[in-house]
Amino acid sequence: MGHSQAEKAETHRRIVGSASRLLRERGLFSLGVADVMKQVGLTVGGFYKHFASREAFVTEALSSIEGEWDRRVARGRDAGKRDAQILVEIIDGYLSQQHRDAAGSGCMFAAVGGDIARADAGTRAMATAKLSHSLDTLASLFSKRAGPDARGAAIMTFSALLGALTFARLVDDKALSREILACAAKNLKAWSAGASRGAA
Amino acid sequence: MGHSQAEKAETHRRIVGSASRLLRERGLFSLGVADVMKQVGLTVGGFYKHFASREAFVTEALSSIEGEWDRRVARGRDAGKRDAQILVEIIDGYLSQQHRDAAGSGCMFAAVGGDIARADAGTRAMATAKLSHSLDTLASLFSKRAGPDARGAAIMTFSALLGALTFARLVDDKALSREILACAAKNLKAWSAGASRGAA
DNA sequence: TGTACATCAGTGAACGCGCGTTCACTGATGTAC
DNA sequence: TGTACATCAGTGAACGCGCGTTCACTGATGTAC
Repeated sequence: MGHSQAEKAETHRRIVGSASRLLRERGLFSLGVADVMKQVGLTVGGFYKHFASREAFVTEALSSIEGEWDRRVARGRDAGKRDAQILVEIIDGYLSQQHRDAAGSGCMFAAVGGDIARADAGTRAMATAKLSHSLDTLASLFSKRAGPDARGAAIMTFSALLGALTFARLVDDKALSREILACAAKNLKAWSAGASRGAA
Repeated sequence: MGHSQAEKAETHRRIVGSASRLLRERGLFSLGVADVMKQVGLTVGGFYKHFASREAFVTEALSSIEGEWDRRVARGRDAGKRDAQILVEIIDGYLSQQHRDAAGSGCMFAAVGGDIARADAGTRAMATAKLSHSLDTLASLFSKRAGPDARGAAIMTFSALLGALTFARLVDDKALSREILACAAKNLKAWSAGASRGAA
């Protein structure tokens, strides 16, 4: 088996990409190093040619996850959509059954938010920065009308999104799960329309 | 060391009580059987005189956790408080720094909600029933005015509570953590006042 | 262009360790007479 | 009331197992001449 810098970098990317899904599916503490390597067709030993430790690997894998809101906002604005409309699409996407059933490719806070609170300092710092950025993005959708309260509106919105998705995922009952997603989406959209009009 | 039915039951209660805290602090998958027994001054071997397996133990320990909302609502009404006022107190209590810093004695959904989604069928079923009950309790606080939308309001409220507390716990930055709690509480109280007036 | 050597990504067995679970044992208690 | 026996909560060592990590090894590639 040969190797070049480019090949190693490509392997590294494959490991991180695959692992970022597995971590979101199984949680931060239930995913083994051997599983990660097997998933990309490699064996355990090679792991430490890429990462100093399992902890460092977890931090890197999570930090490689890009939120999709930035792109969504940029595209929406390019397409001439109003911020309120973009927000509605974000809410509907986040509280969709697809997102609920695909934790591996979804929001990292919903998938492993609880685990991050118990993770090492590096991981928590990285997650804090990512959360701040997500809140800024969300706040920008409120800023035109809600003004100085845009940040509060962003916090409220993301909290409700995360909580509803968490409940929808943990519940054993498909009907209840759908009800949670639908009720939260409906109330959140109504609220955010009010908030962006300055009613809050 | 002697034993009677009463003594065994008392020991059982001590194990379950202590474990319910440890599970909420460390998560469902990072707490060892030996830790649980050590915490109440016993040794590993005795564990299986009380539980058929670790899984069964987790289900029982979580199911022993009583939500505090029922008592809070009952006491509030006895004291002549209005439902809207009781709701405000629930929100402030849930989003307090004390609750954030005491996961072991707080809401099980905030502490291990993500883990429950990955737990065995028995645990998920138990958690689903507990969540339904909590939503009913919360909905009763909206029912006087929001009428048929009381359940939706309860879902929205609990989602925002859970999400905000999850964010406040994972974040690495004390100021941001306080901001999340304060903003979520403020917006949620304003919203629920509107919702219970029928505005939503 | 061709040859000899160094590099190092990836291999797979081995390491110590802690886990969930089992089991022969103990001794204080409850019960039978 | 007193004695002999059965019960069984709790003990602590042992079990197999999978974990994170290490390491001597491999062989295809990059490099020097």
